[in-house]
Formats: sequence, C-alpha cells, structure tokens
Amino acid sequence: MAKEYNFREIEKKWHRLWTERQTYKVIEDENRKKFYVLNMFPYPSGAGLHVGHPLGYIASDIYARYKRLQGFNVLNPMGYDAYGLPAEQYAIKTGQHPEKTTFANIDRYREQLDKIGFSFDWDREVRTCTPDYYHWTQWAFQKMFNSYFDEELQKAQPIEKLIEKFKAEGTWPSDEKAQSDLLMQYRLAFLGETMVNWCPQLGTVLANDEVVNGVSERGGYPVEQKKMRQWCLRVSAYSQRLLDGLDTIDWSESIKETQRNWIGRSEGAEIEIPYILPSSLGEGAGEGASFTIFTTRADTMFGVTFFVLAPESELVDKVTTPEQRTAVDEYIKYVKSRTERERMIDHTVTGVFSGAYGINPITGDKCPIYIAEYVLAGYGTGAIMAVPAHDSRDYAFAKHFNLPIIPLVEGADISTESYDAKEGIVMNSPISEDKSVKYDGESLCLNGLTIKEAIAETKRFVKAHNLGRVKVNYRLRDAIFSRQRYWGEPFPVYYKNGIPTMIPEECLPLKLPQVDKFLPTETGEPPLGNAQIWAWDEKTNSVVDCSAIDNKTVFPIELYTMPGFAGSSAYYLRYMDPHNDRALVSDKAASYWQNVDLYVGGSEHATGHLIYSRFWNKFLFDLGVSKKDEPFQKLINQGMIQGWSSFVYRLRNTNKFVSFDLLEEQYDDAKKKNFYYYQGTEADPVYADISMVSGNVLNVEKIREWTAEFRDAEFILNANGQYIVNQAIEKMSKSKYNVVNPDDICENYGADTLRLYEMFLGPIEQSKPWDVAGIDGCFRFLKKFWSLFWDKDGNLTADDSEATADNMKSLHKLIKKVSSDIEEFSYNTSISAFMVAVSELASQKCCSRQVLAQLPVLIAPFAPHIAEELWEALGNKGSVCDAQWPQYEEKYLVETSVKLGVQFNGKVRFAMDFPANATPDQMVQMATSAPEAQKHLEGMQIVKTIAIPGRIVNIVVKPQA
RNA sequence: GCCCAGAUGGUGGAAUUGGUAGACACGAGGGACUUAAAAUCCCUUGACCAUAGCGGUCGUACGGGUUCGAGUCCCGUUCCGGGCACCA
Repeated sequence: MAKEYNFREIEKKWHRLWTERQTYKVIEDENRKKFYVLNMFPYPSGAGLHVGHPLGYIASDIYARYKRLQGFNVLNPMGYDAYGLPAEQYAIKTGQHPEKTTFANIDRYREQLDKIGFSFDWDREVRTCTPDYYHWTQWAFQKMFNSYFDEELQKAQPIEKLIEKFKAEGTWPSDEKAQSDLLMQYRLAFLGETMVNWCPQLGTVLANDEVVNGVSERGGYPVEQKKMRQWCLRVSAYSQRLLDGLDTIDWSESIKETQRNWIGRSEGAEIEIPYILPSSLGEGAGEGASFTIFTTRADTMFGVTFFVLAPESELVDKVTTPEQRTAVDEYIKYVKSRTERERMIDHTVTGVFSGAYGINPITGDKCPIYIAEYVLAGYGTGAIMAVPAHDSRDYAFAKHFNLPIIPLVEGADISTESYDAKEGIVMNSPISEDKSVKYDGESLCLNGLTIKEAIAETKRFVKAHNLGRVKVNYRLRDAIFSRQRYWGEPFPVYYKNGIPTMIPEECLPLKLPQVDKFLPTETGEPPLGNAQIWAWDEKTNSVVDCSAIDNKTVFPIELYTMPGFAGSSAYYLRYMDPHNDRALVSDKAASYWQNVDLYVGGSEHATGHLIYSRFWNKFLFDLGVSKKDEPFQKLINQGMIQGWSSFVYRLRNTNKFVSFDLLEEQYDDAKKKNFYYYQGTEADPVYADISMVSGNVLNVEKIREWTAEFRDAEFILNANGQYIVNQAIEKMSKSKYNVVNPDDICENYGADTLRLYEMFLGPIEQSKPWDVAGIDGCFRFLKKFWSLFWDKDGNLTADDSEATADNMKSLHKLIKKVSSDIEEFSYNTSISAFMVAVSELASQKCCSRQVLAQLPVLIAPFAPHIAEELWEALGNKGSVCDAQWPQYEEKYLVETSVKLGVQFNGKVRFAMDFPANATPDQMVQMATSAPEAQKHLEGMQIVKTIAIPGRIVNIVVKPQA
C-alpha cells in the first residue's frame, strides 16, 4: 500500500509538537541579524476569521519562515486590536460586557489561526484592551501632553522648555488658568474647541478618515459639523516630516501618493489685505484694519476683482456693515442648515456681499468682500483673493454676481470658462503703469514672464515690501482624539478646577471603570458618566467614588475615551518587549529590533492607521523610545478577498419574494442606481446568507428556517420552479452574509492546501472574489509532492544514488526561482515552479537523497506541516524551520545548447538548437543553412542579421531585385 | 476636475523587463483503469482556415508611432479600479 497523504494527522501532530517544543519562540540574540515581519493585527469581530484574513498572514508567514531559514532571527508576532465599536454596540443591545464578547471572539480567532499553522510567537501576543497594554497608550498620551513641537528643530521637546522661553520673554502669565490656556496652544495632545464630525446616531465624534462621503464609515449614518471641546493630537505639526519620510520607505507609489494627497502640501503666499467699511462709517473708516489671504497663485494679484471669506470666519462680524447685516445673518443661517454631505454634493453658487471692501496692495484697487460657502474656514486663513479669470470657482462666482473678470494670460480664452493652467505668458500685470502701486520706489511688473517666474517674482516683491510672507500650507488636520464611548482607553486626566491635569505617571494604568449601562447618560454625558467610582483623589493618588468630589483634593476624571487608532499606533513597539511593566519597550529590545522590516496589511488604512502610526512613532523617536524615524520600512498591501453576496427581492410592503430573473430592471438617474420591478411593484433587495444558495439558486426551505422574516414568506418561482438570487461581489462582512471561513477548507483539504491556494489565487496585492474552484489543483500538487517520497509499498524512496544532471537541473532551477520569487512576493509563480519541478522529478523517477532532502526545506515556508513530516521522515532531528535555505549553483543550470526561435523579418518561423557558446556570426550561419530556413530565403536577399547569444536570431530579408 | 494603478484565452493568472505570448492551475472535451463511483494517469484545449499528415493567417482594450523585432517603450482614445476633491 502506498503511503497516503494524511493531512489531518500530520497537521494535528505538528501543531502539538510546535507548541511542546516552542518552535516559534523568539528571543533577542545579538549574534544573529534580526528581521521583523508584521501583520496589521485584526479586530476580533463576532463573525470569526474569514478567508480574507489569512491572505496577508500567510504571505508574511511565508516571508518570515523564509528569512528564518536564511539564518535571520525573525520576529513574527500577532495580537488583537480589541477596542472598537461593534463590541460596544453589541453590549448596548445585549447588556453583555464588551470585554466578555471581545475575549470570546479572540479565543475563536486564536483557534482558527492555530489551524493554519502560522509561525507566530504567541508569548508576545498583545491585546489593546488589557491594562498592561493600554498603560503605554496612556503613557504616550501624557508624553504628548507634556511636549510641544519645536519648529526650528522640527522635533518634539518637553513643554518645560517652552515655559522657560515664555519666562525669559516675560510672557508667562501668573494665573494658572491662563498658563494652561497658553500651553494648550502648543501641547502635542491638547484640548481644542474645534469643529468636529459629530455623528448623532453613534453618539460620538469621528476622525476625518472615519467619515466617507459625509456619512460614518461604520454604519453609514449622517455626520454633521459641530463645535466641541475635544482632545486632539497635533499631527499637523509633523506634516513636513510625514511628507519627507515617504521618500525613505519602500511602500507602493499609490499609497505614498494617497498620503501625499492627504497631507496636501501647497506652497504659496499669505498677503495682508487692508479693508474699509465705507457705507456705514464714511469713506476711509476702519483704516488700519486688515485680514490675511492665502494664495498659491501670487502671480494673479493683478486679476483680483473681489475677496471672499468663509462663512465660519471670525472676520465676518468685523466686515459686515449694518446695511448688510440682515442679508449676512440670513446667509449664515442658510449655510448652517446645510449638512456636510449637502455641501459636498451640491456646488450651487451662493454668497452674500458683506458691505466692506478690501484694498489690493499691488494695484491699490478697492474690491468688494463677499461671504461664500465655497471658501473653507479650515484651510489657509479662511479668506481668499478671487481671480475669476484663472480659477474656475471664482469664475462661477463672478458670473453669478456679475463681477468683472480680468484675463492675465496671453491667448487664454476666458469667454466661457476660466483658464486654470499654470502655463503661459503673463499680461495685463499691470494693465497700465499707474495700476501698480510703488513701494520704496519699486512697483511690480510681471508682463512677459511665464507664470512660474511671475509667482516667484511676486513672492519676492511681497516679502521685500512686507506685504505678506511666503507660506507653506498643509491640508493635514490635527486628529480629534476623544470619543464619547465606553469601550476604549480612558484618558488619564482629571479636571482640577476646570484645568486638565495628568494623573501621576507612576499611577498608570488608569483602568477602565465598570458601568451598568453602556449608553450615554440621561444628561447627555458619555457612557463613562455612568461610572460611580470615577473621581481622582490627589491625597491618596487613587480612583474614588464620584460622591467624594469636593474640588479640593478629589476631582472628576475625564469621561471621554480614546479612539480606535490610539491602541494601534505603537503596538509594533510593544511586541518587541510585551511583558515589560516599567517601559513601553526596553532600550535594549528597541535597539535590537529597530523597526518593522516588512509590514503587511490592507491599503484602506492609508489615511488612518498608517498616518497616525507614523506620527506616533516620530513622536516616540523624538523621545528616544523608538530607534527609527519611520516605523514600517517596507509595506505590502494585500488585496481584499471579496465575497459573493446574494440578494433576494421583496416586493415593497409585502412578504412576497420574487425570483430575480422575473424582475424588470430600470435605471434611476437621480440615485445612480438600478431598480427592480415586478408587475409594477418595486422590489427591494434583501441579503440572503450564502449558505442558503448553491450556484445562483436559493434553497427556499433552508431560508425559511433561517430567520423569522422568511418563515411565512411567499416565494414566487420562475418557470423552472427555481428561485434565482442576484449576486454581487462585495467586501466580506458579517452584515452582508457573504462570509466564507477557512475552517471547512482546513477540514477538507488541510491547512497546507489552504495556504498554497490562497497564494496561488494571484498577486497578493490584488483584490479578488473568493472562489474555491481551483483548490483541487493545489491539493493534487501536495499529494504528488508527497508521493515523490514514498514507493508503492509505503517505504521512503530516498536512497544514496547519485543525482543525475537532470535531477540537479530541476532542483536548482527550483531553488533559483523560488528564492527570487519570495523576495518579490510573487508567491503564485513560485508555486507554479514547484508544480513543474515535482512533475519533472517524478518523470525522472528521482530518488536521490541529495535532491529529495532539499525539497522539504524549499516547501517549508509555503506548506510547513508536510515539510516537517517529510523532514522528519528523512531522518532529521528537530524542526525544518532550523534547516538552512539551499543555495542554487549556476553550474547545474548551464545549458550546452539553447533552443531559440529563428525570426525572418521579426516573425518567428521555426525553432532550433544552438550551442550555448555560439557567436552571433555562427548563429546566423547555422540559422541560414538550416533546412527549414531555405523556403524563407528562396528568391530573397539578406539585408541585415541580428543575433544575440541566448536570446534571438533575426534575419531581415527582402525580395531580390 | 486632478493624481495613481490597470485592461492578456471560457476562468484565475504567467512572460527572463524589448526577443518563440498564453507558463502553472481551474474549467471543458476525449481516452485508460474500474461492476460502478471516487481517486489516479494520458491526450486535446486562443481564434479562424486546412487536415491523412505537413502547415498557414490573425491575435495581449482601440487607433497611430519608434524598432530588425512591441503585451512590454512613445503619442492619442475608450473602459474599469483606487485616492483626493469648492484645499484658493
């Protein structure tokens, strides 16, 4: 009997042995080079692990195992991003403590992960929601609170240095409240009164990256703008460093570009605009007052015909004249009534004249100041100069309000639209000599210059005559760092007479208190307002009952909690030294592991986690805690594995479901969506769990049992008596009922097949729908691989016979291909190479130990279980993980002859063998004298020959004259 | 609107970076073994023409170009995906 590939037994055995032998335990070892591989840790959702999760884990596990075989000391940890909204919402619904459900989910994740055979060192597991972990999240927050960003040094400094500076300048106030307020403007973690994205349904604020198209990323609820006092992180201070750092790291160009867009650096100028309020106070009133505008097109100063302020700008009140007051107030009211979403979609021109005029310092012209929502308060200075000829928004505004338009670029046609391009020759700047104001005897003239030259010249002029300054603006906003939720890190802050005060560092962690309700309080306080024991006693340095608050030594503790990205921003540092209770990470561990060499995760975190993490790390680098300015040296973005969602269609206001093929389709232009009708009634899609569907046919009996919704429903079937569902490829998610978990595959094919198949599916970076159709191919391959080692009686085939040249060639070709493929993360092609090599060796009937002994090592990164089993069967001790990755030798790959295509006029006509060392002349000689060549040469004369040894022979011919 | 990435058989995807397009796998068709099924093995499989056999033409979204030679480089067009978006 041939020996069967019993994957169930093999995998069970090795899971046991790996645990017993602590095969994957990693310790710092100064004698070995380190390599740090990291996956974005998962949020343990109630749906469990689905087939998309392991994609990145397998990819990085392969790399980690490969690096280990190459002799590196590899850190490959795993943990859980355990704070989050779903657990809290589940808690609100069921009353179960989020910790309980989170830990239960973690156990399930762990069980599923263990089945797949990862080389994680589980002794280093972290969970962001445990006090020993969030201790250091709170600690970092306190450090940020006690730091400011020194613009000159471009790094964080202790706040004490700033206090010293103020004292030296004599600007340090004596009042404690004033001191606090002053420092708040500098601290890297600060309380700010800012416009926030408020989501009423979720009852919390959201960060910019958590809002997509004006609705919340989670749940899709409307988001409105609201002014609130919030904790913020001064991420914007690091804008330039975050931008510069991108050039030093090995990330995909598209994700770097996304971050560059998000940071949004633009170079321009700030220019002071004096203004007057003539109508109410007489000509010349308000003399001396001015506001500042920001522009990247300083060259267009001569084309300014009006100014615009953002409706939220503090200047609005100052420039509004009594005559215009009613109109302005009405306009502001209108703007406030519009949601963020409406403003984003609807770009109708709106605005109102303020009554005031701004003086263009270059031309001396008096231009009206408008208030309009197309100018954003949050960017630049919230005020702009409008140049309708060369800005499409200003153009639309000018046309609407009938304002003059002055063209400034030669040949630009501005009769129907503005000319926004930064190319061309400047004219009308100035229109006539008296239209350019003289400063110290100098007046600006840009006529004849290119736009780029004109920008530079204007900047110089403005700077030289103190009309403004050159300024770089960033779109990157400070991150709002507080959430009105329960299930997050509590802030280690209490309010001493209204002044935020840090709990002493040695008292950390400040543990999340128990509450009996996870909802906001009746008075609208965040959920932590429900906590009874949530006051800080300065005398005992401990948390005490709220009733003890006396505002002398006992004070209220902050009720906000930190957002999801707090715990995920520095977790890679914690893995280096996860059990340290005196520091986030010891200097020794940080110095050894440095930063992450390979980071694997989804590109959807480009403007969230991957920015926050870089910011957080740069801050810790300034502190000397992190040893590298950038946390993640190389980044691979694994694609999403999508699921096939199935929809059934319910006729509106009925309990009837209609087979999809009976529906009529219509396109709704207004909603940009397809709608379906059945006999005039609109049908609404409802998700059906994919387990109820085979192919595109619904199992009606099964769905009746699924939920009450379907139990008594009527199903209208098609002519074949079937109910057809509509299918769509979507992100795998519990709420879409399209989740496929890896457990069944492990059960039916084994983890090695799953690992191989997920990699064989295509390039890692590509998103693709999950489809099990091809899995048999990988399973067959493993069986063939296995049977290479066993004869029909179940004995090892490996013997001491010498390997043939063919054997060695097959082997070394494989080593070469697999080594380079792993380096390039091209795992699908290396699996193909394995398939080829195995069928070659099988047909060669190779049984040389010399060759066979290498194969388990080569396959170990991909299929570790089968590799271990064969490695052991071949008589080796220990684990294949400690073997050495084989080196290929060119001498086995050298070809004595090479088969090449022979081309005539660039078209391949036949193939023939050439000696590998043939010279070009010899190759041409051989090709032209070959019998197959004769018919192509007949009646032809050779014009030219091209031969490249090892590559190609091309003979250019033309008919004989 | 701006920026980035892409388009290759029925399907997933290869192609030494300018040198025999379609590796490998799935699916499909045919065959062997078997009472049968499963498993396994062998053959065919881009399209069209030809076919006893040899062979030929076209073909990498579309239209041009550079080159002895283009899936690969350049210009233009279309389509799909991603990011930013009233950012001055």
